[in-house]
Amino acid sequence: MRILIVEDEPGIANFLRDGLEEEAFAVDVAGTGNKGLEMAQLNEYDIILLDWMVPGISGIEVCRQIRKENAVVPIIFLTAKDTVNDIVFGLEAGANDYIKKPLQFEELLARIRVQLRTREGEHAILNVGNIEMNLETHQVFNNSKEIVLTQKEFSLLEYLIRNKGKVCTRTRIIEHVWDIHFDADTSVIDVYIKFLRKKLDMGNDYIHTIRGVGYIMRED
Amino acid sequence: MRILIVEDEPGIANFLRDGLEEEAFAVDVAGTGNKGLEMAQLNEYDIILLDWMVPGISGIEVCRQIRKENAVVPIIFLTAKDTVNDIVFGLEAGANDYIKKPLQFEELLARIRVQLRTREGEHAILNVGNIEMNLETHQVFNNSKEIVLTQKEFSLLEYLIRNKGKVCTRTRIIEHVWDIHFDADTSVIDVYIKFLRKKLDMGNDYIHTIRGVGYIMRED
DNA sequence: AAAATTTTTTAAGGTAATTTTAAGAATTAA
DNA sequence: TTAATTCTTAAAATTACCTTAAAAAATTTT
Repeated sequence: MRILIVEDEPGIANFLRDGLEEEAFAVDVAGTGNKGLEMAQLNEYDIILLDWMVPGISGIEVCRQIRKENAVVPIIFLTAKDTVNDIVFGLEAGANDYIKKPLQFEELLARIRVQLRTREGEHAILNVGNIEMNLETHQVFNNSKEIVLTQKEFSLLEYLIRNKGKVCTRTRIIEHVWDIHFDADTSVIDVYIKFLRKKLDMGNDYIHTIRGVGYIMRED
Repeated sequence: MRILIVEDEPGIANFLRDGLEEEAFAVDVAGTGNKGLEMAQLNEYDIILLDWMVPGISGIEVCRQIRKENAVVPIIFLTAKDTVNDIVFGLEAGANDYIKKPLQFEELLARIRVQLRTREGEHAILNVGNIEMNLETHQVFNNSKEIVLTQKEFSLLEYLIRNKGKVCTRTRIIEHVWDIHFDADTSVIDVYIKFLRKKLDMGNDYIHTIRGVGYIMRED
């Protein structure tokens, strides 16, 4: 899952990035409103965290602009203010939720999960066939037998399962899992698909190759 | 262990916080019913202390709401009232226990231990493999041989054992054990993991490292 | 109040695991 | 058959963790 953080304070931004990367998100950080808006327009994020008091264009304005062009991406705003008025104002500008500073990471994570859930109707447990992923405990099971995956393997598997039944193009995979947004002359995806197929002992049963396009995860 | 105190009188709240922190709990305080409800909904607490007479939403209402969404978290209510009716009323609203003001800290602590015990079907003694923690006496044994741990070591071990079988991310550890909620550019977790591994002479048998994520405690 | 002790935190170099690169082999489609 | 694409493997590069020692902070003793 790909997330954009618009936040100028490096302390908070780094805290969020580290924590979210541990939770297997692909994280981008923008330090100004303008930069954040630009990144939101150019990339497809699964969720956006937006500080209300960033330099450059105000958070509210960034939110309005994003919402004008993208009706679905969930936006959570971070605010030091907490008067009812400010919150209403923020929600009216198109935000889906808000969280007050100082931030409690688990609270934020709970709110993020709520947004992703309502949008996608899923639980903290994803599965295909006999493969089960628990996003909270970071565990993967194949026929109830635990499989230890590295961070990148986990992240790739999550992306494929979340999109099961749909083709995942190489470009989308490299963007959502590796967070690379330019021409990537790399075979890293092939290698990781190989890792997953091997570790999960699934041959080509789950991850099917679509030549010239990418991969697709199928139940059967 | 993470605890939420919903209490408006600063004197009592501080008294409780200090005492519970000495017992190695990570403590959050909410001064109003609304705030308390919100925090309870967004965070995972191991136990909640709820004053019956807080400003904002009443304690009873807070309790009902929390219980509606979370069937397991133990709730102990603090009350100046002590008629049978009030107590019944409170327990019917979903509380697990009550304690009368003025508070005796030892009594409160005992009731907290009872709740944590009954909730998890365990004694005041936690264990993994041959390692045993006695929460009341603050002692740790490895194969019946006592191991002396410092406060932080004890607290970290407790968190890991209570979450055994689940991955504890670095961010979660730093929040639950150190109560730090911002970017922590620190290697203090690594060092304490090392301390525990050394003192408990367990090599990597119990505490497994999950690179890029955190640690997990396993029985075998 | 100062000194001694213990606990906690910081910092830095070494080490091991993960991630990426790269190149030849195998497969597929035209 | 040829050209393009993917698979497979191994090695290089990078990153995160481990380990150690010492500094800083907190606590206890003198």
